[in-house]
Amino acid sequence: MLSAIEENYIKSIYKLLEAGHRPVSTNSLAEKMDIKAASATDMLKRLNEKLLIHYQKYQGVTLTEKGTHIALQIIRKHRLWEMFLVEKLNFTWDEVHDVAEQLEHIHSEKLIQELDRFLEYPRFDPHGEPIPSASLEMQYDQRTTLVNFKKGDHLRVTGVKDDSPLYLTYLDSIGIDLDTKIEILQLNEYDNTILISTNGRPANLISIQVAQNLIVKMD
Amino acid sequence: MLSAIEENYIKSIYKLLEAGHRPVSTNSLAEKMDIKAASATDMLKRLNEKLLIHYQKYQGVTLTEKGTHIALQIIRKHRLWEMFLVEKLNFTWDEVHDVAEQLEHIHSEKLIQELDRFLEYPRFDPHGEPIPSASLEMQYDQRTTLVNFKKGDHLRVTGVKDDSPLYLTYLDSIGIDLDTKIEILQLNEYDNTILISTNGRPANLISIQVAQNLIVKMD
DNA sequence: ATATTTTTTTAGACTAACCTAAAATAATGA
DNA sequence: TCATTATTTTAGGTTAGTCTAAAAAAATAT
Repeated sequence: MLSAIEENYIKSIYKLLEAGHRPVSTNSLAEKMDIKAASATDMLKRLNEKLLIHYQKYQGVTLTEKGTHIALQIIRKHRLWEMFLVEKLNFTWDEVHDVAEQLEHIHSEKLIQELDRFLEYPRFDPHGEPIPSASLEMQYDQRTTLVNFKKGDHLRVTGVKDDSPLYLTYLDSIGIDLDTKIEILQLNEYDNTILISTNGRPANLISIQVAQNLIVKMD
Repeated sequence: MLSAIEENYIKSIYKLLEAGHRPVSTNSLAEKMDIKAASATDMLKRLNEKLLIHYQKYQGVTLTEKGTHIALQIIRKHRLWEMFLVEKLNFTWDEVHDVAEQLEHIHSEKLIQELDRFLEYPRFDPHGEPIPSASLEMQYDQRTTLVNFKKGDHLRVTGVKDDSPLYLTYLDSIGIDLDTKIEILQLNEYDNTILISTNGRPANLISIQVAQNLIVKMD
């Protein structure tokens, strides 16, 4: 079983990855957690041993599948508790966070299962953030950007998360526009690049940074 | 703010005092907490520094007023959470303890206040144990002395509130000592005297003043 | 009253999670 | 390319909470 501190590292790494840092640097992690980089390095070595993260010195960090699963469960617990505090205990939105930060580390399967039922299976927390589901399979709900799909999936572009001219110009240069059809030809685990074809045209290799900002749906 | 571990020491000391160990020995504390006596000694020194316990080497330990207050707050939280788990989350009596042991260490005044309201101010937990009130002190005194029990109750002496020689000599003269069994035979509304039997021996009539200083527990 | 046993404390060591300072590596830029 | 700067890691130290083994104190028994 993980300590609350280890869980917080996993959660912070997840949030930084989600925000586009890929991989997460030791410094950004240390800054987010308000600790020194040397302390982060220590912990990263240990989490790597436990197979929760991919870490090589000087190369930054990403989460393993197991690590991602744990991160999502912690966020699930956090958001369910926030829901409970606001809906049942008269907390206001700005009051919930500190308490939920403590409650998210309580270990009990049954507790969360029953809390979910008690709250009538909410899908969003009081701030409107989606509540990850208990099982990984149902996580499809969250799958909105290109990075969340797998080899062979046929998708269609429905929007972008970054609307800077730089990004849009780049998309245009590789033939991606709103409504463009995309097929995932290959996922490269090594550098997280993705090989795609657009509207049936020749293959294009895109980086994780580009993929993360491309909102798509199953086609 | 105390760590969960420090809180557990305080709680264990309180429970041992309540069960009649006065003062609590290092060994009994270590045994209850499933740690070695040397570890307990270390912690006792620290809690003594923090003015939560009275401790002198080789002399055992009792709680200060502050320590007692903290112990009761932890027990209050524990029992309120147990109530919540059983009443709202379909936990059975035997399932609640481990989870409540974790929840009792969450720090938030508002959380407990609101949980209490949400549960409609319960006075006993699912096992029938009294839930200490938020505005302590009185709770400790009132729930545990002889005057708060009713006809037919079987009790056992766990301590006294007045340790003057006068009082102790009197108790001795009517056959009351630590660990003496007491049964309440009759409560006289007229003059508040109480008819009791001690260790099954012939009846004794005691005054309200005597009863108020006799700390007992259900037997 | 003294010897034996039990209890408690001290001394020294370990782990997790942090720190600072210095060294190693990577990134930047002239 | 090479020097400078920024990032990351290593080395060594700290605190909380635990441990074992040995010493000290208290309790018990002869």
